[in-house]
Amino acid sequence: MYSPEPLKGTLQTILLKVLKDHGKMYGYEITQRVKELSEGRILLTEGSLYPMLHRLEAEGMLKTETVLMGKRVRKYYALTAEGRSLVKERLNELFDFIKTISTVLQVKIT
Amino acid sequence: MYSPEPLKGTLQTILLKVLKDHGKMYGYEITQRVKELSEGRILLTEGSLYPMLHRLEAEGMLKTETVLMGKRVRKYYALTAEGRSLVKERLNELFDFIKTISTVLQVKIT
DNA sequence: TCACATACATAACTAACCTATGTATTGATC
DNA sequence: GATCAATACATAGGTTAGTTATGTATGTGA
Repeated sequence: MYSPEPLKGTLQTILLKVLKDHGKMYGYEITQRVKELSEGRILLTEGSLYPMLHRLEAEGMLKTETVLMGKRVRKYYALTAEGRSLVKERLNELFDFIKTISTVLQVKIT
Repeated sequence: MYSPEPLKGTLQTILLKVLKDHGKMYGYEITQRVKELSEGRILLTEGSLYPMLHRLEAEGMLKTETVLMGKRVRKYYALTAEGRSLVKERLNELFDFIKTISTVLQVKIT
């Protein structure tokens, strides 16, 4: 993803949230959706996307389903029950962060 | 500093902004001010604070003045002209980040 | 046929930040 | 007058997130 420092650390939250909103999705589809939602400002790189998906799966937050499209493999990811509660947690954390940082920096949020 | 992931990457912005608002300050004073402003939620550690101050000084964003308080050394940091323009840049970046992430996650900011 | 988009994946590197450690002074409590 | 906490600086070493670079392979439009 692109680099304004604070964006680092939000990757997991972003993935969980788009999966929550759009149901099962495959990796490439996620990159496109995020690009669209952010109007081209957030470009997920494979090097961060796939390791994070694998990690979330290993931790039981995501479940996968592999589908063959012609000869091409597609791996769909969806939230598990645990994953659904993690989304809420991550979103709350991010919301807290935005409130705290806005206070400290006295930035007006419009 | 403490760890809700997104806070990582905001250290430089925080330092620059408190120095902009409060004029010359020394390291320990900064940790206390930030703790106060954040109501105890952001606790800067020396291990991140001092290297960042040194770095900003080396880059010409901060100038220093060492003062002896009795037998104890105090090193005051203040923004240079370059530093002042960097604050604006960093604050704009952070503001953009908050806007972008809010859109993508469809979080309502109050 | 050649380039670009789709689709997965991982190894190696970078950079930020934290933990741990070190030195030393000051002030409060026992 | 000893001991602990707070004040005040600093850096070495480790962790981890994310990037860059690379690899494999299919589908599609010029």
